[in-house]
Order: sequence, then C-alpha cells, then structure tokens
Amino acid sequence: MSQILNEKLGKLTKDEQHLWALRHTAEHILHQAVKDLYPSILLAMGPATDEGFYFDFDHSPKGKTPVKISDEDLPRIEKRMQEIIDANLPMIREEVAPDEAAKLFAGNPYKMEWIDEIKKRGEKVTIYWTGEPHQPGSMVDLCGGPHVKSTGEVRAFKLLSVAGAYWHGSEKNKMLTRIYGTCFPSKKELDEHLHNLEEAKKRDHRKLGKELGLFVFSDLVGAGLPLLTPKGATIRRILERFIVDEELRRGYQHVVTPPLAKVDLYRTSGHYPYYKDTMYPPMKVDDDELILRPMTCPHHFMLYKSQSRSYRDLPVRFAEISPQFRYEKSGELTGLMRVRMFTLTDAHIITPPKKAKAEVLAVLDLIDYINKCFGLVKGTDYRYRLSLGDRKDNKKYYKDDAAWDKAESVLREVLVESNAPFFEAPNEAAFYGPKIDVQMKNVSGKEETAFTVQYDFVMPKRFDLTYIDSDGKEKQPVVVHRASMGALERTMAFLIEHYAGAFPLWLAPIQAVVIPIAERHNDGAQMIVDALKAAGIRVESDTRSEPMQAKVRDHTLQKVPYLAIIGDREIENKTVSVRKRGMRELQALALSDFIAQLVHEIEQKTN
RNA sequence: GCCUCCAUAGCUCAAUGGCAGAGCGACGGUUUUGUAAACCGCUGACGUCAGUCCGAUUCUGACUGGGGGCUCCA
Repeated sequence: MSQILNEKLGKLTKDEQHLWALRHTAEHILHQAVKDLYPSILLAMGPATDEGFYFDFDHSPKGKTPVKISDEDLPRIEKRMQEIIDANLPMIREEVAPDEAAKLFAGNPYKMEWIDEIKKRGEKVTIYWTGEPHQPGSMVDLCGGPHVKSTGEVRAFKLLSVAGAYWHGSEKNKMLTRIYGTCFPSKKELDEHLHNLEEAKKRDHRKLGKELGLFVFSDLVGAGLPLLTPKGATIRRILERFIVDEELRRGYQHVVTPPLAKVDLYRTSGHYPYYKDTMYPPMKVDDDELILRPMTCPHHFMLYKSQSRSYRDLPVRFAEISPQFRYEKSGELTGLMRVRMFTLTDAHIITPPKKAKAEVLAVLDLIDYINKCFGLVKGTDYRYRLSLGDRKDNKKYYKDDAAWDKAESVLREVLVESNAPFFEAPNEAAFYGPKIDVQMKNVSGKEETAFTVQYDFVMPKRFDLTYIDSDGKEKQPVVVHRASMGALERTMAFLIEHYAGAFPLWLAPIQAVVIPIAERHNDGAQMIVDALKAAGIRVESDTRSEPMQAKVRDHTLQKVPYLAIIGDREIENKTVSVRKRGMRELQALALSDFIAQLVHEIEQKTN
C-alpha cells in the first residue's frame, strides 16, 4: 500500500506534492475537530484524494452512545477546524515500535488492526502528531504523510458532505460515517473548484432530461424504469438506426430474440447462480418457469445451434437491440445511467479461436468510430480498462487457468497493438472470461463502463457450440460478447451530459423550428416545413400567438439547432432568415440552400 | 440493500400546529408582432398510510420516490 503511494508521489510535480500534503493535513485537522466535538467517536481511516480528502469515523463504538453527524453539523466542524488552523499547530512525524503505537491507540480496533499488520511485516509504525508530541491536547494518528509543516498552512478548505461507507469497503463490515471535504492552496482555487462543481450540476442528464423534456419517471411505474418522451424516443431511435446500419455494414447479422425465456436456459448457461440476486424472480406458467432475461447470450447461442456450422460460415456475428432486465438495488439507480430495464446494443461473435484477436480488433475499431461520431476523444473522454480475473477466486470465476492466461494475453495484445490508452483492473472480469471495458466519466466525475468487449471460453463448452473445421473435424469456437454502443439508456445519459443537451444536428430530436412572425405568415411557414420534412429534416412550426421574440427564446432554451424566421421580407425575397444555435449573426438563405446545408451537416455528423 | 438528507401546483420556489402563496406553464380572451419573455382573465398542490394532538402540510413512525455516498454494475 505505502509502496504504491510512494510510487505515485514520486511521479508528482512539486506543486502536486504540496497539494497532496495540504489535503493530508486538512484531513488530520478534520478528525481532530470531530474528536473535539464528539469525544466518543473513533477514528477509522481516511486518505487525501485527487479531489480533496475524506475521513471515516465510527460514530457508534461498542459501549458508547451513538452520535449522529449530518450535513447540518458541517459548519460547526468547519468552525472548529478553522480554530485548529488558526492555532498553527506543528505536524510532527515520529517512528515508533508497534507495541508503543499499540499503547497510543488502545481501544481503537481500526488502528489496532493496522498496527498488527505492520507488526507482522516487522516494520516500524509512522505516526503524525498535530501539536507537540506526547503532550496533553495533542492529536496523534497513524499516517505515513506527507504533511505540510503546520496546520496554519491550510488556507482554503471546505467540507462537502456526510456519507456512509463500509469499513474496508465491504458490505459485510460495519458502516462508518464518512465526511468528504476539499482543500486548495488558495481561496481562489477553492472557489473555482466549487464553481466547477456547480457548473457540472447544470449538465447533469437528470436535470437536462427534465428541462428538455426527454424522459420522465413515474412512482406508479416504478424506480429505475424511465419513460421516454417523443423527443427522448427520437434520440433513442436515431442511435438505434445508426448502430444497426453501421453493424450491418461491418458484417453483423441483426436478429430478434424474446426478452424472456425458461429459467433452464440460464441454468445451462451457468448465469443463474452468478446472477440470481439481480434477476427478477421466475414466473410460473403452466409447468414452466419463465424469467425476464438479464442477458442475451444464451438466446443467440440457441440460434447458432439451430443448424450445423461450417468453418466457412465463421465468424458468425449475431447482433440485437436487446432489452434486458436486472433487479438493481434501489440505492444503485441513477437517472438513465443505471436502470432496471435497459437496452443493450448487444452482439455475440462466434469464431474459431485463431480469428478471435482479429474480431476483437475490429470491435475496437467500431467503438472508436462510434465515439468519433459522438465527438468523444480517446484518452480524454474515454479510456480502456483491461478487466482481469482472479485465478484464486473459483467462486467468482470459472476455473481454467490456462484459458484465462490465453484470453487475457489476447486482449492485452489487442490493446497494445491498437495503441489504445488502457489500464489493467484485477478482479473486474466476467465469470466466463476477461473484458475490455470502455470507461467514461459522468458529469460528477464518476467513471462508468460505457461499452464492453468480452472474451468467453466458457459458454461454448456449456452449450456445446461447435463448427466443422476444414479437416472435417468438430471443433469448439470462442465467443466474443460485445456492446458496441453499450446500453442505449446509459449512452443517452452520457451523450446528454457530453453535449450539455445541445445535441449535434444529426442527434437533435427537433432539428429546426420555423417561426412565422405574424399569423399571415403561417402558410409560408408551413410550406417551409413541408419542404424540410420532404428532405427528412425533423422540423416543426411554431404558430402560437406569441411575439417572435418569445418564440426565439423558447426554442433557444430548448437548444434547437436551427430557427428559421418567416416574415414579409422572406416571403417577398423567397428566402428564410436562419438563426443557428449559439450564433448571433443571422443568415438569409434560399430555401434550397438552407436544406442543402442541413442535409450536409447531418451527413457529416458535425456540430 | 446500507448510511444520510429531501418530498408543497405540470415546472421553479415561498409560508404555516388553526381555512397554503408567487412566477412560469396550461386554459379563455385581446394583440399579429423583425431575432432571448406582449396584455387581461382563469385553472391548479401539501407523495401514501398510520400515530401524537381539540386540531397535522407542519411533530413521530412506516411505505413510495428522489439527491449525496457505500456496495454493486451495461
């Protein structure tokens, strides 16, 4: 642990190291303040982070009356922190023998657990004093640092929120109280950071989804079950058509299979024991048990098995816009990001092992193409995660060490060869094999898997998938599972946030609004609408009895890409006055030129 | 699921242990307008179920839904 930290610190610039030390110190000031205000509380642990710092407290130690800390208490804690800062206490490092440390932290099981570990390694314990060592009123904590010299150097900090967090991150352990805060070298930088957080909230897909009328939720329908409005459904339809067309172009065959099946299908696949908790309970129908599908793979395997397959037919690439159902825990649901019924742009590529690598490469190429169309930049907007298994964990992962080694090295080679920025994540694989995940950050900086490519050597065995090779012998293929455009719900959430609701023309649910200035221009406006519709443009006219300024304002707020104003002048000159989103100056265009411009822009998929 | 906070009209927000108020929207009318909000009128809400109280939108609890986290995940 400390080794990893040291490596990380070694790579930081001087300024970054200073920031790290400041945040670490702020964290000590926090727990000192909390201990002052709530003497019965126990310190667990807390780090400095890229965004600030946090600390976990046990608010209800054994034998003590539990205390409750809520957001309302933060100002009080901040005030106490400021007093500690004003006192300008020194931060003093000391190395002590584990047994001596044990005396200092007697009665704190969290610290003792840590000290025991250090003792087992035969190392000394590094502690930090806030104030003079071993003096009454001085605070001490187990900590490797680094810190600034004294608390007075912390000039700009803010506590942000209170949260629950499990000790060691395991839901089997006790839930502790976590306090998040942040800290910067100057007030100005802190304010800037807080301002950025506010700005980020404005592009939250849940807020924009409501403001732009893209989707809603209903208490009666249920949590995690979004209803797409006509506008939201339009975006979804564009995405579907786009991905289906692109996949057909790239040699996929699109199929349709039912979103429910017998439970036995999932027993055969082996999904059932792994996914039971997130699957909806079986429905008894006559003598069968049916289940809403949590994934599509077995359906596609049944299609594959419906006839004998020759090596000449392989790879077979079955794709589907596939609704699937997972009972996510209530606390995990978030807008369109995480829902209980989602639509995966799914496919299963069944291929001889030796062609698997080329197939994975082709999938990465497709993903890069899709992201390019979305204006997403590799490395900044998304990065790859090589999600690996754990040979020791036979419960979570199918046991076949040689197959895992092979599969992981194939995926790693693909990433290296395609020059993709990636990082490796142990213990993130599917139970049937390793994956390459395309990771994107949402508006609050949380990283989620957007798209995925998985190498599967287990299902072919389970389902006895075979093909006849050129030597006439029956062989076993491997399966590449992939979601090229991920789950449409989640992808929409990412796109809403990425574009801040100002969709490029090809994705905009309403591409243009024609605005007649007065009632006598309504017919003229309708002619323009008809012409644009004939060219395939999603257009509406706004014939409300409102001033033109009001109409311009409304559609500007709705982030409509193009407004076309029609009045006496335009009708006389046979033009339209075009106002493009985000542009001040207007363009007077012949109708045919306007249409040509729109059609071109849609084809280019540019902004 | 767990910790914590929240829930007032279609939306954004007030107020209150004793008959809930505004702006926008919707609706009806007047107006027919030159690039980010015309005018008049009218409509409309205390999430659900219990409890405390003479009386609950307000206090308590449960449920439902939502936010911030944890766990989990496409």
